[in-house]
Amino acid sequence: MANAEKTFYITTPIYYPSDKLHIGHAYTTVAADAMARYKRLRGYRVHFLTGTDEHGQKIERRARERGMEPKAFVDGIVAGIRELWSKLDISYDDFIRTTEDRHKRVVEKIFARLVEQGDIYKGEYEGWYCTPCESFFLERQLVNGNCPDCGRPVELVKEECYFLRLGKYVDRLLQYYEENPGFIQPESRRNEMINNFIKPGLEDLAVSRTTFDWGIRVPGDPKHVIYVWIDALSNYITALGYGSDDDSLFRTFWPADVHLVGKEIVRFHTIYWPIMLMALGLPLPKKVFGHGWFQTKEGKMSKSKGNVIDPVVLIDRYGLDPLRYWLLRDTPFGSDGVFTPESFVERMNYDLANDLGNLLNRTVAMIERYLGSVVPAYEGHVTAYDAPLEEAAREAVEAMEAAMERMEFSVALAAIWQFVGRTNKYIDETMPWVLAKDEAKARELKSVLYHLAESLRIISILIQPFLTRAPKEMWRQLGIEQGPLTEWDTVRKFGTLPAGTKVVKGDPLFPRLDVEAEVRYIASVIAGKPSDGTASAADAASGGEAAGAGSGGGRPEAGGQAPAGKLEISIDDFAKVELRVAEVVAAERVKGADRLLKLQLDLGSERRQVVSGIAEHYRPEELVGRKLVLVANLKPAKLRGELSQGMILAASEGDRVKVVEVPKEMPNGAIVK
RNA sequence: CGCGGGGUGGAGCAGUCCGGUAGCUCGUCGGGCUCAUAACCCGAAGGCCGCAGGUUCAAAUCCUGCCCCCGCAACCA
Repeated sequence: MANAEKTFYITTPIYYPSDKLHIGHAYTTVAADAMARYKRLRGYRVHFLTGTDEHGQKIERRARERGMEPKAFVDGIVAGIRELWSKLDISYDDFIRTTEDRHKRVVEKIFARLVEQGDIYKGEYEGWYCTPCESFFLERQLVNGNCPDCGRPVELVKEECYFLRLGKYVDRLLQYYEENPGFIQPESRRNEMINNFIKPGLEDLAVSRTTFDWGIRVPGDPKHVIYVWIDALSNYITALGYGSDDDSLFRTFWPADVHLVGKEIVRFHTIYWPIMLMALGLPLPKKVFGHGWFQTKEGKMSKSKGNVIDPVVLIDRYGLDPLRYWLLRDTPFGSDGVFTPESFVERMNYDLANDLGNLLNRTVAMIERYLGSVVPAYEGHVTAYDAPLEEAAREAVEAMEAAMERMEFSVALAAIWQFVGRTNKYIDETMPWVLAKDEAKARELKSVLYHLAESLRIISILIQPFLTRAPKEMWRQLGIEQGPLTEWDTVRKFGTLPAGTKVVKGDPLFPRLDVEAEVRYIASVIAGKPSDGTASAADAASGGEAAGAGSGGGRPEAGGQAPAGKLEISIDDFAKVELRVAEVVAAERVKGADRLLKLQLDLGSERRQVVSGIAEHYRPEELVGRKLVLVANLKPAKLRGELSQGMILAASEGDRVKVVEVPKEMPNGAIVK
């Protein structure tokens, strides 16, 4: 029976297609891809699922803003996402969109069934509603009892709403945690879930909305739309055909081996999703792995900080492998990481160019020079260094495999690179160039060069989950083809490479970069400045693997005008903003707020109070007397209970913030334009 | 007492669950080699393992208290 086949089902979250994806999305997906590739190499039948979560109010709004239908809007974005995955060599087996029929039909069924069973019930959602903002708020979100967005009064409204009953399953859930210690990874997150969310008591989950339309309607009650959780989480089984006419994939692959998620959604995958599955009488996933986030040195990536890393920029300039390598090598999977241009460029130089690329280069060069490019026969342990090298290979394989089972990608890569280093050392130990001068040493020379080529063959196989381009180039230079000689199991059979193989000298695997120039380049790209395109390293970088791909470095963004970031606006748009000179007459800290200062401003004809988030940069007294620029017609808001009638302009870069000042001779209230 | 993570040679980290030689990468200094992408290899210097107590023959590791940093959340209009 085919059932004896080993299977492996891995998923990424389905991404929300309202914004451009950044390096964080690439991270999750590349990690899942590495795992999927690894399992395939190990002979598993793998199903690797990714996709997009396309419903919801935010998408609906974005689409409307552009005068588009939501579906048309997401179609465009999804096309971009698929393009990104193809650029990253993501080997997904299926891409699910929650707007597809195969998904919607089954979600309806699931919902209906849960209603029928009494796991979902219709109740009333009680909340504070702000009519102008069309938003609900929790009691604690209110500011002085008013809308936190606009400061206007809110009303207590009851809205009809469906709820998923959670209480019934909590004990079973905790029991599952206990019986499956590996279920939540890393382990620290398990305690977080239990202490933060389960112990304080789970409130039933609201699973429908009546305030927007863009979603799957509740069967038989069309004024309700199914709200995110049941819709989105179900993708992991609807994509397998659960509840459809053909559920063979479901029977083959469920339960999932791993749901890979960012740490922010661990909660949904380890509490709500298991409960949904229990209610459906289905087995729970074996593992949910919550990985960390990348930050830059300026802190968390955010559009407002202008420090979002676009993976495409890095791929276009350096090729794909360095990015995949950096993502999985530099940061232990599960921890938060920091992206710095230095670490990216240095990893590429040291690990990829110097250690691996150079090892291939010097090996092929020697075989060409000393043996006329022909790989000799394996004769076992000829020199005293042969056995230790083979032993190192075994250790690397073992360590790498063990690390992969735990999804410790950085550890797996470190293990491989330890062997790369060991092989470089072997060259120094055996000194082939000395052996080559003495005909009596011919046998030793052959053995040494054989060991080098064979080590490289093994390395080329081990790196396949991570690097998608380099292995092929290594095979080309080593003169072997993908097939029996690149099977995983041969990494344990030192001596597999056949005699007579002809090596072919090629370009360096990875170019060595000018660290300073490239760091400057990356920094400028992050800051959103267009590439200056001057650095000659761009050409160097397009050597190696990128040459095959045919895409040069530094591709200009389509259109090429307008410094990346905001959309162009017309003068009329700008005229909507009323800017005025305002003198600070008093300033004090806002109690209980670390970052807020309350400023009393003189606008000539009137007084204003503004709350500004600059307490970490200015002491109250040093602001008094200064003339600042106020956005005077901004919708008032309450911050920490204090009324704020406008906004102060300030320049910021990284941690530095400086308010914009106007020379003293300008009268208070003067227009700024 | 909101939740969580962390403080280990100059930098970034591992080791902490299961006490017993403090390890890795980079940097610095010195040496080797010339096959190779000025790459590679070896050696050295450099650590009161945040602080203070405690347990123990023995503590980076276990216990107690404290200090500091960073995320998240509550306040960046």
